[in-house]
Amino acid sequence: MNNFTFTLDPASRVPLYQQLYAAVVGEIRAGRLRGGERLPSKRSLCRHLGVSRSTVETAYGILCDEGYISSRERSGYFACELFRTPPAPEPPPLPRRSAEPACRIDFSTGDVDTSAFPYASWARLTKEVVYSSPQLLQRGDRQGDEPFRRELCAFLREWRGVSCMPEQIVIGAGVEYLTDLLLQLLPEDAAIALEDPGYTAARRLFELSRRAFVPVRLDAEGMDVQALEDSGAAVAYLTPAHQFPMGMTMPVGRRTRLLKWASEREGRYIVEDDYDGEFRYFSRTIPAMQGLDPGGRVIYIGTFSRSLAPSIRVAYMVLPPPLLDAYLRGFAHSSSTVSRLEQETLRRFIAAGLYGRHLRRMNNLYRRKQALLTEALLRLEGASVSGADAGLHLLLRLEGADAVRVAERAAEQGVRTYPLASYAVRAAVPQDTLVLGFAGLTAETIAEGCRVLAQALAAERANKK
Amino acid sequence: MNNFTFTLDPASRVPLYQQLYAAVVGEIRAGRLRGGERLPSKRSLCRHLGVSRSTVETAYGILCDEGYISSRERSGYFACELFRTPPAPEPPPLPRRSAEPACRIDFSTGDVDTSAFPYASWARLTKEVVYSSPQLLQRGDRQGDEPFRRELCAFLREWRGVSCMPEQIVIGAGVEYLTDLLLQLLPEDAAIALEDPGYTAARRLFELSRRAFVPVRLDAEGMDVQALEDSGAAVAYLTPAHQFPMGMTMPVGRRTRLLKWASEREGRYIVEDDYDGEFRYFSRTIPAMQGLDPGGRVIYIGTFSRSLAPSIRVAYMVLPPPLLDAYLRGFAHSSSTVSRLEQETLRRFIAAGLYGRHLRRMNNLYRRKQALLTEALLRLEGASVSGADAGLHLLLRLEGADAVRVAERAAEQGVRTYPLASYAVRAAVPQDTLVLGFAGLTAETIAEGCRVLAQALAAERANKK
DNA sequence: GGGTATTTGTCCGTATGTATG
DNA sequence: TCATACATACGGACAAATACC
Repeated sequence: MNNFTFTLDPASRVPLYQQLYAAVVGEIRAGRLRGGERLPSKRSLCRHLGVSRSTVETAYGILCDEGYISSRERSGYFACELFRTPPAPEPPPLPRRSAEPACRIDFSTGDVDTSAFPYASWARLTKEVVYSSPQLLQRGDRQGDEPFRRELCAFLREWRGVSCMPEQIVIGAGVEYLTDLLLQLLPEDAAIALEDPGYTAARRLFELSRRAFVPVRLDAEGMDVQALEDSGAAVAYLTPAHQFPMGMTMPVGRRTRLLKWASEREGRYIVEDDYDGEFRYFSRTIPAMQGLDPGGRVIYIGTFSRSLAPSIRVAYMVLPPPLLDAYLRGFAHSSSTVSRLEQETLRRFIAAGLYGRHLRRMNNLYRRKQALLTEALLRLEGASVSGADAGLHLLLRLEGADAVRVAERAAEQGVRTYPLASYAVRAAVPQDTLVLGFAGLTAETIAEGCRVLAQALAAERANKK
Repeated sequence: MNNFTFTLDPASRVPLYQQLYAAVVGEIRAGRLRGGERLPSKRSLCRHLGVSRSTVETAYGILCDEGYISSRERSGYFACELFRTPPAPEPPPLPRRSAEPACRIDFSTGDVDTSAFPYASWARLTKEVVYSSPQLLQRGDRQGDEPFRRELCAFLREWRGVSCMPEQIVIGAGVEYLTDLLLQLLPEDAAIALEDPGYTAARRLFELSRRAFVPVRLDAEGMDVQALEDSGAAVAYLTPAHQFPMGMTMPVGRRTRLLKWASEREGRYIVEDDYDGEFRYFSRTIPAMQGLDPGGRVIYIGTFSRSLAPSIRVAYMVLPPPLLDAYLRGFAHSSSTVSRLEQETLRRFIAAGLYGRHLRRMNNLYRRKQALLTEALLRLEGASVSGADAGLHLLLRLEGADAVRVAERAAEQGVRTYPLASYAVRAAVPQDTLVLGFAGLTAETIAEGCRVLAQALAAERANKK
């Protein structure tokens, strides 16, 4: 029989039975108490430790429950056999995120201005929603709650010219999540055409999913239809409202040509990523491509993350009937990835007209930022601006300058900019052009950023001569 | 030159320019106005329609923006060429969800009691969080916010014996989402061993992801190690705290043997699905397998959906260093799938001790339900109950009765139960056993459900003789 | 062919009703 | 409540393109 050598500390905050439990576990796991060995009887142990029998009894009970020891009636407690696992060869150091260089001002295309977030309404609505119905705590529809989808459907019709039934909408935690889901609905062998230059994050997503994708070149109106045809792709991923990164809006003629392309063969689809579609500065927002499509070949994808706040992870996808069918057959089980409380909050937010109001407000706010930035940029030597009619970024062309070098010089001063070339895969793009997002900046940081950019440009120009 | 025949309605709520816009779009899309044809000049049209020039100007401007028409300076507006797409062959009727048969009482294993949801604290915290920091609206860490992970880490250590660093935790919108993510981190060709009988939803997930999976038989302690070894699988998906559906808790001896199995070859892993681990009725909760593992071979997965509310979509996963490495390299970009506001709400909820309190409360509540149900069931003829020490379901054995037929008879009376056999793939399981979840039921529905079950059992027994 | 009148797109100032804060 | 800003609608001024003589 094993003789325990440890003692318990009655003054400790930790209950005695837990101390005893931990001690026995330690003995067993250290190998000092082997499988099959008999433990001290409850009586002898409680005498030895100077505690009551029930303390030992509780500890032994837990040890039994967990399988460290087992009792043989009227005979004693015996340790169970454990298997030792060698510790991992070396505790590999946790990989550190690479520290980004200090960056004061970032012309990132992904940032969003949240200063005008409707705190008061949001706080009120979230609170109301918690109390509104106990049903909202229960598991909901994987597609998203029906009332929310109805509201969203009406909103999309009015604001984006999307024509659909609530049944076609799928709600999910972010565009990435929905795109991933969509990939599972599309034919497995369908190659996907991406705009080149195009959205880097989408490309990464397709890479990760081990999907075949083909970069397809653009012309002034958007994706080149002949090149698309030649690529052999079955699915085209497009940003018609405000092409990323070139910034052009696809005219209706090109839209209808692409729709015709899609309708010409079974299994062809167009993914319309309307990431920016709510923002347009010199005319009404342009209706989505989805609304032009009588053939059910367009998947429309949008999100609240850019219009409300990036941390709100709600995106939506409108499936044409054949894909909806595939979805309902294979994926309609399990739960939505979005909290129903959040869905209901958003539903009320839209229904009360607060979302429309917020969008108008953000449109004005961004229009001013865009104007400010454009004005400042046009003072640069040889500069021209394009793609600025809509969306949250624009293109700055610096006639004859090397955009990468200018960006590097600006980065040294803590101002981050993005050469157009970094978004291209195979396409030849102007080497003197930068992509500048302005949503996350203020009047001050825009001004300061442009000053630094001017210096960088001047230095680069001087150096070149 | 085209002569427009439509008129505008100045009394309408819709603005004149929009009426005009819609009319022109209609002309073009209907083909009455062909590509290249000239539109009426602004002046002649405004005279003809009896509106001001700027009205026409606004409409033409929008048509230009969208690419329906283009202007030749001081010469006129001309329609652009559109391509016609044939409408989808037939508007396929939207597939209807099959209506479930009326069900008054459901012994589902997935339900949760939300009657004790901490409405007041939750409402207060969510509201506070909205106002707490503007930073919370911005894009966050894809893994989940660091403060939240720290808090969760401490909680998991204390409550579940999970030993990890906050860096190892990944937050995601539900266990399904995280499992899917995990599959992408595991070696592509690794076959996955599933408990048989086991969790049906997990099986479906692996099927959808086109992963090779092998059902592996259980014995009284859990997954059969020899069978696992023979299966050739590299990854074992386990529910050690309360096996689903059998309900046994895996003793430490088996845990260590499985850990030894995992450590014996490079690339072997154990997925510990701790879906139920918070609930244990006759002793403390049993520490997770993850805490026993010195070798970094266990992925621990848990969720708030069962402990707080199913509609709250927050789950967590603890990655061992090698997988964390893969995650950071490939997936650390983009955003989390969980709203940061919700993460911060949960963080405060845990930090304030409210979550611990809630878990204790739910434990008591479920213990009472379990006792009620067990007591009622044991009054049935030839009944025995097992797997009831923990979790939210138990097994009811009805000596010699056909569980499927009993379930059918009960279903006719609106009481849904789940034959054990429905969870098995290849394993031979008792045909006289039902799986009963009790979390979603009340004292009344438990009583009523058992009454119906008794009738169904009696009827089945009578019929058999 | 060249001059002129007319038509045309473009740009701009303004008025009114309404939504917003 | 009131000031502001915006959407809608109106019409004048201008210069380039076109048609006509």
